[in-house]
Amino acid sequence: MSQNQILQSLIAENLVSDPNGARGRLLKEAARLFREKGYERTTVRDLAAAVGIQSGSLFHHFRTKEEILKAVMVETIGLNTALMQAAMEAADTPKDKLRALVRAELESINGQTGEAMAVLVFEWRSLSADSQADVLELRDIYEALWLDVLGALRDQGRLLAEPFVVRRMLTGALSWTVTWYRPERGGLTLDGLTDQVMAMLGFPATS
Amino acid sequence: MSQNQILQSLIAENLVSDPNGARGRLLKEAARLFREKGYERTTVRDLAAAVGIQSGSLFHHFRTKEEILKAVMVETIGLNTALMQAAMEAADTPKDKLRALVRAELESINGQTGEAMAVLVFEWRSLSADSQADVLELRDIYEALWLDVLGALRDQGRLLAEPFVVRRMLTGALSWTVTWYRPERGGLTLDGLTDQVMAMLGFPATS
DNA sequence: CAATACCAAGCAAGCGCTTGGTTTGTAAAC
DNA sequence: GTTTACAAACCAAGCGCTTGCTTGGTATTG
Repeated sequence: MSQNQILQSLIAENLVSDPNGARGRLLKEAARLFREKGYERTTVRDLAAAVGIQSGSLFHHFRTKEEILKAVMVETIGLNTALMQAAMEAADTPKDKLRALVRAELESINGQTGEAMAVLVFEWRSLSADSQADVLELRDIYEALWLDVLGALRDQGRLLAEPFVVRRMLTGALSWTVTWYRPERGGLTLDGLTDQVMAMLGFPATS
Repeated sequence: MSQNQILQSLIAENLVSDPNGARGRLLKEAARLFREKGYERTTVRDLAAAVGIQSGSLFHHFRTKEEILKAVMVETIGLNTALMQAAMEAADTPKDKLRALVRAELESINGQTGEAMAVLVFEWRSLSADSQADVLELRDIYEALWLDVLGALRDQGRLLAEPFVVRRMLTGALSWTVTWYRPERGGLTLDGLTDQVMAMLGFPATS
């Protein structure tokens, strides 16, 4: 399944809003603004202006501003869990699976859903405690994917550190790329960056 | 020189405010609040209450709220650059120097200056563009420390990835520990965590 | 002819910051 | 050793503005 096919099926299941619909367009703009200025600095007037409506009209679609932030996060996690699963199924060995996961996460962070991923990382504290708990539950699902693969590599003796520590280090390292990695201005492609991450972990590039 | 001696000499040079003085106490509380609630969610009334003065009185010490954030960052970078330099000078081989840097950064992030370090990472966007440029200049000084050491390891053939990529990955990975690493509740000590990071990079624990 | 989507207007609360005046610490002058 | 001088530190009050959100009404759509 291609990335677009996955997206389509999630839309069909109503797990992700259609980006052409009113709700989907708003969430996309919200992700952009939240990333650019941060949640707190983004006003409901900013959000409304971005989709061309009055600020009060927002509250027809969402009850509170926080609900918008939460929706961005929930949909992003849903989409990415599906993408990770698909990426992993296409690979055979644990090493290849790890590479697939790293590449998929880098793609999520630096690709089309990048804005939403950055929001997920940097605006976490702006969620209420209740919402944090809800979102955390969803995150655990795809963290398990990583731990399985890293555990297998550890059993093979090809990973010297603890899987759960490595996963957390990778979470930080890969998320952080959003602050510096700029594929458009020359140098490192996404595959090149993936190779660098693998090399850092002691897995030389295959090509 | 011990960590405390370094701090004392920086205070003497007026590069860091005395934490017993009014300004130093405010900056310490500011770091705590900024980390806990984020810069935007922290009001000048919160800051004032934390040190037991009226909100208006803050502006006798700082011209704007942003100046407080900037001061936290500038002083933190200054202190940490000194700590890193000291840690590195005590080590001989590139590998030992890398370990010293990793350990020192983990200590900064998770120790006494941890709150300020977290602010440095997560509240970056809340600085004005001008202030960002000022702070960035200071950061470059200690980034150079890392690149030197990583470059030496690369030359030795003990590092497969590019130094500048590894440094950026480590920045993310080590910063991220602030969100999950809790030394107090059992398990991993700071040295243990340092070992894990080194192991992840392909350097088995020495002990 | 509902239901959905929106607008225009504005409210109450909270924000960063200013103001004019008072207290406190310090050190020289008597 | 009390008095005088003065700046630094602080308070009490509140200004002007922005914030998230509400309200009552009007288009639009199936």
